[in-house]
Amino acid sequence: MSVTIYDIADRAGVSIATVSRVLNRHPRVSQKTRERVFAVADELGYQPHVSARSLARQNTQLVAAVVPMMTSYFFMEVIRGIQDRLASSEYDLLVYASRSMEAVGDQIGRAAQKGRADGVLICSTPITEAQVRHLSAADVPSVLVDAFHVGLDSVSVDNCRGGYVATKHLISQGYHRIGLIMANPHSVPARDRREGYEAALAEAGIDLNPALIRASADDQTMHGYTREAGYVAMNELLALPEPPDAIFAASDVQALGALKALRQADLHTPDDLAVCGFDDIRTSAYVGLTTVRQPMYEMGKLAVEKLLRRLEQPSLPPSHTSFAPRLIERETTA
Amino acid sequence: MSVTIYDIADRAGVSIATVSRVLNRHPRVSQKTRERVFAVADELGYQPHVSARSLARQNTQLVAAVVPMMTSYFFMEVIRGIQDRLASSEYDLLVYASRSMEAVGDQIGRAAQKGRADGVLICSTPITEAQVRHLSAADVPSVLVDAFHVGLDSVSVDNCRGGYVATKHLISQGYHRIGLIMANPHSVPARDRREGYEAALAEAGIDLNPALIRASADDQTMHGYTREAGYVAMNELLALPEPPDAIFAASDVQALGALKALRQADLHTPDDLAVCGFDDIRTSAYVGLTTVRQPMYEMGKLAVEKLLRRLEQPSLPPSHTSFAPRLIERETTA
DNA sequence: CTGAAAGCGCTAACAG
DNA sequence: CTGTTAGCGCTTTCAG
Repeated sequence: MSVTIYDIADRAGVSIATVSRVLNRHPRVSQKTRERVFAVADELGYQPHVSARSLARQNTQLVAAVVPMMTSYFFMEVIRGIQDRLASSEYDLLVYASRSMEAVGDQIGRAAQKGRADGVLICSTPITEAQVRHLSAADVPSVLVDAFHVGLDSVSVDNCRGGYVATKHLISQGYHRIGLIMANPHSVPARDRREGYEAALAEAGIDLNPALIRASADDQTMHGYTREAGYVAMNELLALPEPPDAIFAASDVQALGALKALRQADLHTPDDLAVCGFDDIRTSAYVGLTTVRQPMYEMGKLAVEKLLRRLEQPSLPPSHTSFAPRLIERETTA
Repeated sequence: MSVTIYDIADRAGVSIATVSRVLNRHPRVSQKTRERVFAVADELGYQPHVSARSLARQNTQLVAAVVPMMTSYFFMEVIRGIQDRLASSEYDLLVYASRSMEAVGDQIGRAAQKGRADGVLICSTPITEAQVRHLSAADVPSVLVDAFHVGLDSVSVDNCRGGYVATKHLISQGYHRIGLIMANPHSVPARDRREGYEAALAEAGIDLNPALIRASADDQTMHGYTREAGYVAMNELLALPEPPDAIFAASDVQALGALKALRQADLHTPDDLAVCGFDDIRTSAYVGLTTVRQPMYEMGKLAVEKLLRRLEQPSLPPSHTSFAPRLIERETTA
């Protein structure tokens, strides 16, 4: 069919072993044969066959990333970080994105199949014990992003602290009736952010008012991190006999939805009501939304870093990194 | 090391050929042995080794997508379409994203390496003849997205028509001094949009005024499709002795930048100046930007469709699909 | 420094 | 219906 090392060997009058050595920059080859082999190789337009090499070497030069949907800015940025770090390595990237949070399990299975990838990055998925067992059985190194498990490397952001910082900021600006637009309570990050919110309130001696907390409708695909969910929640809050004077939303997209509701009600930020989001997506800067930034790009980058390290030293104990979120003050809370 | 078909064969008292047949659902196997093999297989937790299978079958079940940077909404959507269509096939996705438009060539090379992927999707890259030869030499089917070459399958949007529609809309709303915020002239889509712009002007009997056309600074990475470029261009246009009364921007991000410049100049759309973009990214709906929508998701989907078809019938003549862009009227041109 | 030969794990004739 | 056997293309001992 197409040109193989046999063809090169023939043509160069050496054995395939020698060709292989030359191609792999093995030191113990005479300058002379090395040159001839290389010459013949690119005269013939030789390309190594990746699968064959994988089989013989017992490694694919592939890293798989599993994310629930490509749709969101968060995952985009994480993947960008992954991609950038991978670019300066010898690995290529396999992306497993599902349509729903539920299909993620299957994707992990595929990504971790034997001979598929050398390592797996798993993003924003509360991983089950069964899956962890599966991963270690398949013996494929993996690191968690935006999730946690004692037995695996992980990188995430301190969501609890993020919720705390956001809420505390609102309090320090003089707001007292601070509403919370939650995401789906199944989302661990969302729960953590809520915890921070409650902690800040408690610290300031403000009683928790359950009426001011709105959990997003239980949608299966985005875990409530949608503009619509934020819009609906804000309207509910506005309909209260005593509406909040400020809002902490579990994500920027939800905050954007809330902002829309406010605009329609002809209410203005920050005078009528302050709003603080979470993430710092691109549109946030554009509309001047105060928010808590999580370093998504860096998280992706570090995840790869950890994976690469583990590929080198498989027996390293698992390490967990948590980034500190940063408050970005803009007009909606000025 | 880990369990192979040999282990299953041993344990089930059959040959590896039979195991292989069972696993591949070959019809001519007795019900009985089939069951035993399956039983043993999952008792042992067997997983086929992907590389081995690839080598033997001479196919990878992988499709590679090459895009210049993950950063933009356009590519995100295209990839989402690709991903969704692939989900209902037996293929997994390899993503090659570069940091710059320039590195794309290398990525194509990697993606098209022998034994790497069964097919390649190439996005938004003016492919060179050398690359086309390389692809056909490597004998890997490929389809172009948002680009064109006679010899390859392709799917794109009718950019010229898009520019025409946008400009004509502006004219029909009564605007006469219509400025154009171009992207990098190296970008073929940008040039086509400009062509449409000129055609609409000509048709309406409006003289082309070069002073009203601003090409984006020659940045290497985004081809001028940036908010900053739009911002700068708008300010230049505003500084003209006779500024335009409407703007057609080659992309929504640029239009967003232009909008920012207008806001700072305390000018309002559409009264002081109308703005029309191109793409229909998410933020556009949010800020009420009139724009020309291109069906990115569908383009990705169709590209996969074509690739899959060609994988079945390699000798099919190349086909080119061009989607009609759609004008989305919103507040900036009302 | 170089060659022969034995795999890597699976598929696919070809016999039987 | 099932087993034997020869690869797929490359890597890697082990001799020499």
